[in-house]
Amino acid sequence: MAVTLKDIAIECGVSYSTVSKALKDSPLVTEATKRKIKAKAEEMNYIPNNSARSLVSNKSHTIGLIWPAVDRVAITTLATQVNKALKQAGYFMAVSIDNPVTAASKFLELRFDGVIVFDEGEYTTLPDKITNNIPVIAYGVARKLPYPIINVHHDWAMKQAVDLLIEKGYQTIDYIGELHTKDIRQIVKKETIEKYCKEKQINFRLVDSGGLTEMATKQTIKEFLKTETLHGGIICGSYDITMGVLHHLDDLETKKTIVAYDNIKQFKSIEMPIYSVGVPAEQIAESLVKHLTRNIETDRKNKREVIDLFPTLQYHEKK
Amino acid sequence: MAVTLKDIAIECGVSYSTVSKALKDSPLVTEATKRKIKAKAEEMNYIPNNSARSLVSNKSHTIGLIWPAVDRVAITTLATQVNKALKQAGYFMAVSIDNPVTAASKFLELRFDGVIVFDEGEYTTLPDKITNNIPVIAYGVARKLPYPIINVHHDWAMKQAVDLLIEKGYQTIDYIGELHTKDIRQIVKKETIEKYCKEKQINFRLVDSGGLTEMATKQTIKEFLKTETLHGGIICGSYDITMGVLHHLDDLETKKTIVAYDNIKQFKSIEMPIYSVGVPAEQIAESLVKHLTRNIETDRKNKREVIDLFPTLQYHEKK
DNA sequence: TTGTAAGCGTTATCAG
DNA sequence: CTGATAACGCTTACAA
Repeated sequence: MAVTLKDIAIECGVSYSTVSKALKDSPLVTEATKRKIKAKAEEMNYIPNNSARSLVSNKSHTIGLIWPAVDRVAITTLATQVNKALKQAGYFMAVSIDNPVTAASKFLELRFDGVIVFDEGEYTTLPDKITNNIPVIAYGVARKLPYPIINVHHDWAMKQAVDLLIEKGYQTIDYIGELHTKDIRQIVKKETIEKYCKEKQINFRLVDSGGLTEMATKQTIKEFLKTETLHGGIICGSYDITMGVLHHLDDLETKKTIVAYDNIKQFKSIEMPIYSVGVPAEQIAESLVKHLTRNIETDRKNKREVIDLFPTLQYHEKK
Repeated sequence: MAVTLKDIAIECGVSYSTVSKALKDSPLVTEATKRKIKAKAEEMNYIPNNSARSLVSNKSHTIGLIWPAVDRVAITTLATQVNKALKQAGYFMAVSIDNPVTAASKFLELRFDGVIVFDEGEYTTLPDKITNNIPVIAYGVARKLPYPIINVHHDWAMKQAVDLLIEKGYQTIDYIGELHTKDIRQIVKKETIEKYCKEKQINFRLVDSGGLTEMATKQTIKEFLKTETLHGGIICGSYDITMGVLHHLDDLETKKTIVAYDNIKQFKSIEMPIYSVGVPAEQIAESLVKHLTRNIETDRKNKREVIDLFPTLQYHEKK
């Protein structure tokens, strides 16, 4: 079996509690013994047993990320950033693509220190049974939740988009997004467009993307274009939707203005100039990690709390 | 703190070992006591402590998946299938998108039962230090590795693709794939096309996709098409590459035959008829899980072993 | 059928 | 500075 503290202790002729201290660089051990012990540990390929550690210290230095919809590019970027931010904060990130309750339960059993959920509405809500026992933070749109959520102001984003298009002189705005869904983020975007355009007294049209993925959009928009035509001012509900729409717009490049929701670096590699409005993934990641680790380290109980993040508009030149 | 076996024992007026047994449905406990204990455990929201369990049993019933390149659709599908297969086999899957050695080391510390690596060549090779201590299985292309690898015969796939196009009467074959790479899978595909086409005395051309993602392909092929034109028989190196190529082929649908590598259900939703050649994700997943769990459960040492999987050709009608 | 007790690999407290 | 030792929550002989 694996090498334990005891094995090292025997090899070094010291007690295993000394080994424990030495490996943690405790000031209670001479430099000389420390060196000897560390060398031996390295040589014997000692791997600490997290189960034993966590049993006594109640810490695993591991955070679980719940990410059921693993196939959207924008979220991929966010996950990568969260991994990076957690690492910097001294935590390891373990992802589950299983259903949220299963994943969270297992994270609890594994005695992870905290949980991050990519919230998508009801489906991803964690029960009290779980959230009473482990610090949780969600990323999504503000809704009634007994744990904190990072709230990206999709409404704010949409308003900025509309304002920009008005300023550019467009008479009608086409919003392309997922229209038939229970995902609050999508609902907020759609409804904001509706309300705000009415308020600003500008014509608008809601065009269904048929889903959130590039492929769904590509197909749905293809059908749409058989009988209709897109106006010049276009707002796309997400990066993936934008990609699906762009599929059909190659030759129209300069005639239209596209404002896309999301804020990820991939926009920079798009073959036409484009505006995007969103909160940069790094910033979301940082915020998630900051709040979660604070709650862990001060072992604060989960409670309803909304952390607001405001999208900004960016222009990406033609590549 | 969390509820423990002891807490339940006290509430029920029994010893905690009885509780332990009852919750595992041991035949050594009366049905009546079992019922009482189980009800109490439920009521008190007992969550077993995996650290304690794993400390004594040396089992965590958790498998780590190492998946550094989280952004390719074909792999997403495989990951989902692996999760499903592991679940069925009684294991929980925890994913790391961190670098392979970091991820594997942490999996070891967490005393996971095994590790699956999506192998991509040197970068994803795990050192002996790790593989000597935990069952590992890789998914990729056969190469010298001290642990088992599921080997998908990319060469076989390419040969079938070429045969099909020859049979269909094409005089020249265009292979579109990542040409400049160290990823063995891509190299094998490219080189097989080269050799096999020469052998069959048919003209061929290697067209660079500029990467493995849809976006890279889309852009590179756009440039390509400014000066060149694609022949009628096309082989694409992957699903994502296919999507990037299709971007430019909308109106040519019926005139060309495309054979794409990979075998995932997404091909079914493509807007033109297409052939795909590959091993279905379910089958790869099943094979990975079968071999890994066998090695875990018989605690067999890792050793060089290549498990061959042969791609099959499939036709997907126009959607 | 139930209870007792040893032990899994650590950390942390307290004596030496 | 170093070494015993209790404790973490659980499983599993073995004893009652």
